[in-house]
Amino acid sequence: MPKTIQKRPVGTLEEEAFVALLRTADVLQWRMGEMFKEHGLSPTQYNALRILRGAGSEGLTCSEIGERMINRDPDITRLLGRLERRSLVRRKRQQDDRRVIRTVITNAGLTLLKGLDRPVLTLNRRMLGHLGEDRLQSLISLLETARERAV
Amino acid sequence: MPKTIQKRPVGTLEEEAFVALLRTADVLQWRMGEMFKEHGLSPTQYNALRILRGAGSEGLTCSEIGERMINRDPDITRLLGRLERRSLVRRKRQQDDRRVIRTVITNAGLTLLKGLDRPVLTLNRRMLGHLGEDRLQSLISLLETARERAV
DNA sequence: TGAGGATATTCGTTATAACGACTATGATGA
DNA sequence: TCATCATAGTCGTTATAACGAATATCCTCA
Repeated sequence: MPKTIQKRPVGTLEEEAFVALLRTADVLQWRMGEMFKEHGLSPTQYNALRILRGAGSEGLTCSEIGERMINRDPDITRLLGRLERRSLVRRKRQQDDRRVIRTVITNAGLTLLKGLDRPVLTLNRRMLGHLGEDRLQSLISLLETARERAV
Repeated sequence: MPKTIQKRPVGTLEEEAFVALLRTADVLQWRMGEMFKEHGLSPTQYNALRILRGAGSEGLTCSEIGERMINRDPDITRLLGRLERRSLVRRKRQQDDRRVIRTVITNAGLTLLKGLDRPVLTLNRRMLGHLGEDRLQSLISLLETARERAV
């Protein structure tokens, strides 16, 4: 008995899984995005800042950031440009290979992220914590398998 | 031992699941989108056309389409406008309630979709079929649970 | 019957994504 | 050493997404 209006009566199991995956990802990301919005960030911007925080004071090149992003964004330049305009990151050209631009998160960026750590944790727990450890592990494992094979 | 560059060493299990979910959804949707592109459609447009095909000759209102979309798109009007310009859908004002616009898929739209049915099936099977029936069921169930609770 | 409010859709505007072409720099090998 | 190719990043342009405000229609009830 379908509970939601979106439930499709026909289709293969693979298709059902595909739709469920996209739909769930959309709902969860949307919730998270609403929270980010209160702090003036988009999910993409948050993601980039977090990646840069993980990189430390060395910073990262555009390509490295692109590789680590959750959703592939082909135009890191302008994404970083927007963050730089708000002084959340700083860019400098690398000396030994002058093609490369390294981007480093600023103190302002770190502060902004710090204020988001707890809300992110709380929201994640609220959205997924109810599954419990075992089911979370199994969900992660299924997703990783699917992703590896899809590439 | 992290196999992928994106693997994060620290973080809660919920967070790991969240990231895995978004990342996997992105990869799968991207693959599907590449295929759609060869046929001149975006994932969103394909989704809308499929919804309209399911609705038959009665068509659907903008709000109904919006409710059924996989990813919430707040501007159905222009999405349908683009499809109408390409003669893939037709719109007409409902007589008894003149606020309502019903959108119906055209024969051209149906033909386009028909040509996509097999590629979609094949790609879904390639991307997710390897999981097998049991694991697909369990993945679907986990995702549905997560989504219901997230709302 | 008509004022006020609800509903369905559209549209103006701004921000972001997507796609290629382009520039600058570095590496390679005849 | 210099033509050639690869690599890193940028930018012009178009299309789409996001956010509100606006318009048109319908409903309700005094």
